[in-house]
Amino acid sequence: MLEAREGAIIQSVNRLLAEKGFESMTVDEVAADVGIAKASLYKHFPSKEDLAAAAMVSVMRRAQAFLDTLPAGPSPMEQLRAVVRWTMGLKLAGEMPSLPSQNSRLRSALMGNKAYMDGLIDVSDRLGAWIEAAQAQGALNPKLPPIAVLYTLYARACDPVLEFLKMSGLYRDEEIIELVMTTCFDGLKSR
Amino acid sequence: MLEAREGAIIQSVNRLLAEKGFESMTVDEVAADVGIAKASLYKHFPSKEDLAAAAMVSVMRRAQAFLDTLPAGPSPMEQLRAVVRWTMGLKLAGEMPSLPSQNSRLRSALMGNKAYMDGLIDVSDRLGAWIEAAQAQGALNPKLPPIAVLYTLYARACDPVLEFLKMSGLYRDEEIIELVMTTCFDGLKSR
DNA sequence: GTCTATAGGAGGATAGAC
DNA sequence: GTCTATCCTCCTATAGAC
Repeated sequence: MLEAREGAIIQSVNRLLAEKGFESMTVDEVAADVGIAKASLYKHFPSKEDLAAAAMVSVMRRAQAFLDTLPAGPSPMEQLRAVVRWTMGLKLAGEMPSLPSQNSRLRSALMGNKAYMDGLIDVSDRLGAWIEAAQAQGALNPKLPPIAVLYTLYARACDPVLEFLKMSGLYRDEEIIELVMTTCFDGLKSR
Repeated sequence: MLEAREGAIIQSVNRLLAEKGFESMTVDEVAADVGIAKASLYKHFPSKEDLAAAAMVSVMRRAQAFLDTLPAGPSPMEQLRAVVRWTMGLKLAGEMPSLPSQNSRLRSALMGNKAYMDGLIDVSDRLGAWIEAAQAQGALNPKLPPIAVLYTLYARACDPVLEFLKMSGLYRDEEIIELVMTTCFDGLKSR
């Protein structure tokens, strides 16, 4: 019962964060969207930052669940590609919260959230292992530092190219994903 | 005299926008940074949105000036690469204002600013011509729609990978630029 | 055009009854 | 735990004197 309510809250926060961003999202909006009073919201989450952190924890759990479904096959490169596809699909579906990297209050809340940090480290470790394996196989450019590759993959979750192409109205979501998959893995140059 | 003052204002706005983003930047900060009263600021620019727009116009003019310096040589691909390098250098130097794409008041202010829109169209046209030329030469992947390439280039101006790599403290600015140049043009895959 | 002072309002957070 | 009502801080914008 309490969990269901908090789930509904997180779902609203997730959608509003994806739609308007952290600073433009107001707690009043969240309360209205959930259909409860603002004061009730604050009984569940002590601050706006904690609301955002809860949304990030939720997304991180979904990511972990998705990673679990990927077969531990012989191709780490395919696994990385699958993760990027999934991430961009989430963003295009309006379910990827977008947080400002500058806001320090928010950063503190995230850093202090054990569930979030544990999830982030777990996901990063798993991706990191695949990155190194793919480089060892020669599928991924071995000259790139693994951390640069990791950040480049994470950045697909907040890539403005996705929303710009969507706004243009020229392509379907699947086409947009394939375009950005190409620029991400193959680059802009001809092969 | 008036122009010099407004130049100083724009410079402060530019830096603060790059540092804190639009929502976190306050007009009080701008006034304090310039060293004048807030009311004086509003004599020059009628709103916070207009301040941001003026900063964007300034950056757009710098971009146009940079494009002018590029030799109209036989290699449009080299010209595109030079532009991306320049853009990332500006961002790493903390001189690239970062604006939220969701804020509609701000969008309106930008769309209604003739100087900004003219600059944007001019830059887009020039880049677009180089993109098509590079594709005709076979240097740039001809299967990518030019608009997708254009957005991918523009996105380097707000790429979080740059700041993440900078925060890691592992690389110098020039190294970061070369890494992202590689992922942008060559992709993650081995060649 | 610069200042001091303040209006006006949005939004995060809380008090206190039920 | 939910509500109504309210507090209070911060921030954009303006009034009005010089």
